Parts: sequence; structure tokens; C-alpha cells
Amino acid sequence: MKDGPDISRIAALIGDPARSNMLLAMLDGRALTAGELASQAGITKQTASSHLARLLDGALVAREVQGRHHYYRLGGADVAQALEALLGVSEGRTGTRTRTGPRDPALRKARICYDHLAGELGVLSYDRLMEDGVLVRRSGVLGVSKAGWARLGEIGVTEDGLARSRRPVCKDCLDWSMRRHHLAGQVGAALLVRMFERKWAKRVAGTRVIQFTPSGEAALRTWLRAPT
Amino acid sequence: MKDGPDISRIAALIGDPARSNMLLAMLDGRALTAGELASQAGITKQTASSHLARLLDGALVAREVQGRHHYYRLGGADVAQALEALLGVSEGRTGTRTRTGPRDPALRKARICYDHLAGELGVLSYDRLMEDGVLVRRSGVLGVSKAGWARLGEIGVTEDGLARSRRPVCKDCLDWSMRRHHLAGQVGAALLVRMFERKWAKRVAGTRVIQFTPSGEAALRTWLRAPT
DNA sequence: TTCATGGTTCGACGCTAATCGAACCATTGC
DNA sequence: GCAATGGTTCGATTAGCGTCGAACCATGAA
Repeated sequence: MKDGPDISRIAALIGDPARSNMLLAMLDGRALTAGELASQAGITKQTASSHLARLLDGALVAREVQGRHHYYRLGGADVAQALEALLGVSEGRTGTRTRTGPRDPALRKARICYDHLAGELGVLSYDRLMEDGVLVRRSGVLGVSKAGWARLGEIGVTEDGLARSRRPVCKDCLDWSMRRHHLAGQVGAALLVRMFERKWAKRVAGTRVIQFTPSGEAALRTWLRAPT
Repeated sequence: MKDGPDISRIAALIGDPARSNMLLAMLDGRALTAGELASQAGITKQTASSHLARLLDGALVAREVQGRHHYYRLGGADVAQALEALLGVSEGRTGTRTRTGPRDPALRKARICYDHLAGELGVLSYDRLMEDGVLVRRSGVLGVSKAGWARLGEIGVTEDGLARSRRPVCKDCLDWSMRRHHLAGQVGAALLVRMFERKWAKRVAGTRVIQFTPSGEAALRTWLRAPT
């Protein structure tokens, strides 16, 4: 048998509670040390090490060694996407009982997804930029229009400033809480960096929540030309 | 611990080879009997029954009993989406070695995804309909424009003909082979039905491949106003 | 009714893998 | 060089689960 892509192998890797907790902890795109991940998952260092070795073998995470610290991060944006999709499923399933998620409305408002903005404000940004023609889809590929770069420039995101990598400039990422798209890719990541720099928002330590200041959210909406 | 959405539970469900094979067999949206799924996964009836009970408990599949036959189908479009996302990850991982998939270029050309068209022709359709303004995105929600309904009417898809359900009229679904979007939702499903009715294409039994006839593909491209 | 077919339940076997204690390796600081 | 800290490797224990044979239940046809 052994059908083409062995989906079960990677699903099994995510299927362990300890591993999934670690993966979810990395879903914000940060690189965490093995020890931090161990405590995050509530297991000992030895166990975590064995799990991380497996995840590394499956390329679900990448390792970066700095001195005596071993930093782990997600293996790629596609891994983050799969995790979000699984979150969407479990959300719908437990949602029939829990309804609308037990806690963390803040998580629905704005959160980090790998390295870009997700949640209501993420979807709002995507929608407005799409309507205003900043983002355009040419033969299926999402991109930034000529006029769009000017608009992005207002906030400090320029075409030259983007790292020259294989990563797509723009990409849409499905939002599990909103069931809509938000902006990923290099532009999505750069936008979030600028928002942090301008102190419109900051991360809430230990969570994926992005806390906007009142004036920061107002500034974002102004830039987006969004009502309210 | 037991973090919010227990993503690991459903990932573990997909993580077993037998179960993932059954799920992939259902990814085309068909409802299959327990026996068919058993042979598909290469296991005995008893084992399959136990697996299906688990999947049912996790709401990854839905059961429909007709006489002495028990039909199983995927639990929802979100499940299909998660499976496709996992396919995307395993594709990228094994792809570094296997490169571009060992077999089935036909699967990349055109295949069924839950109940709509995916693959190159699926992406092409999405792109063309988007460019021609048949599909429009209004405040993030994909829909059909006024003029778009006329265009869809040419092929037999009318606004009245759609089932009145909670399922979105239009929805974009990520394509694992193309890394682009193709059209899902009620319109996506209806379009494929029309294509089958017009004998432009037919399913290849036992696989997810959709085989277009030469004249059928030409007719599709003509309707799409696509070159070649 | 009786038989055949499709599915599920029960029980037992075997294997994998998760877990932690202890020892071992590497880096940093004194 | 020596301790301290962060990580990994090794080994042993344990529990869970996938698997199948056999029995049981339901439906449909003769």
C-alpha cells in the first residue's frame, strides 16, 4: 500500500499531546529552547528531547544551536498552515459543546500566526487591502500592485526592504477563528514588524495574543481606511 | 494542561495509517461502505469497524445507514481542508527526496477535492473566473457577481438551483499540488456536477483522478475564455 | 423460515512508543 | 581546572492500541 505522501506519519507526529503542545507553542514563529518547550508541555527534559528529535527527523521543526542553547522553531509556513487547519477542525468539533471557545476572546481579536497577524484585525486588514487594490491576484498569485507599494510605504514596508528569499511576497492564510483569509508571506510578516515598531501593539508574553493599544488600533484602522 | 482545542486528539486519529488511508479515500466526497473502506486500507472488517467508530466519535466522519449498508463520508469540508493541508506538508517533506511526486501527473492535472475540481484545471478555472469578475470578494467573502451568474448560467449553474444550506456559496480551497486556490463551496460543487453531466470528464474508478476528454477540456477552456 | 451478506462486539495477543531515572556530553563562568 | 547549567543518550518499565479470530446482530432475498 503505502500511498503517495505518507500523511499519517506527520499526523502521528502531531498526534501526541506533548508534541502538539510544543508545536502550538512555536506556532507564533518564535524559536524556543528545548527546556522552555519541555515546561510548556509539562514533561521532563529527556522526554522533550526525544520528542524534538522525532519532530526534527520529520522536518516539522528546525533546530538552531547557539552555544549551549538549542533553539527550535517550526519547520516552515506549511507546517503552521496545517496546524491552523487542525485547530479549525478541533474548534468545530469541541465547539458543538463548548460553543464559541471557552476563553480568550482576545485570541480571536488579534493573535500571531507564525509571524503575521491573524484574528479579526488580521482578516480586516486583508479585506481592506484587497478592496483598495493594494493586493491583487494575478493569475492566481497574490501580489502587491504598483499603487499598493505606495500605500505600504506609508507604514514603512518597501519593496526593497524585503528579504530576497524563496518565500512568497504575499500569501493568504486561512484563519481558523474567522474562517476567512488573512495576509501571510513576506509582506504579512513585515507589516506586523512595523506595527510592533510603531508600538501599535505588543505581544502578551507566553501566549499568542497580540494586544493592540487603543490608539494603535485606531491608527491601524485609519491606515486601512476602515470605519470606526 | 489539556490546552484549549485538543488538536492532538484529531491529529492522532488521522495519524494511524489505516485511518488516514480511509480518510483519503473519502477525500473525494463520496460516501463509502465500511467494507469498501476496509479493503481500501488493507485491513479486515473488524479492524475497520473499530477505526470507523473512533473516527465517528471524533466527528471526522459521518455515518449514514441505508438498509444493511453503512455509508461513511467525511465529517465536513473543514476535515477535507485539514487533510489537504497535511498532504501539503508531507508533499513538501517527502518532496525533497522524491521530487515532484513519483506517479500520477494525472492527479496534478485534475482531481476531485471533496466534491469540487482541484489540480491545474481547478486552479485555472478559479483564476479565470476571478479575472473575469465572475467571482468577487466583498469584504472578504467570496461571491458571484451579477454578471457572473449569467456566465455561470451558460453552463447550467443558476442561483435558484443551489441547495439552500448553510454551506457557503463560494469558498476558496488551497491546492496542495499547485499551492494556489481553487473554487469550492456550492458553486464549485455544482460546476463539477455540470461538467460530469456534459460528459466533459469522468471519474477514474478507485482514484481521485478526474479524466477530461480532449473535447471536454477544450470546451472548459472555451467557456473560461482561456488560451490554448 | 431459512440462508446469505454486511457490520459490529468481544476477547486475547503482540508490539510500539511514551515516560522517567541515571549517566554522559558540551558550553559557560569562576 | 572545576563546578554549574542546558541537552542528549541509554535502559527499563508500563500502558495503550492496532490487529485479527470468533461470535453475535441486522437486513434482505429466496
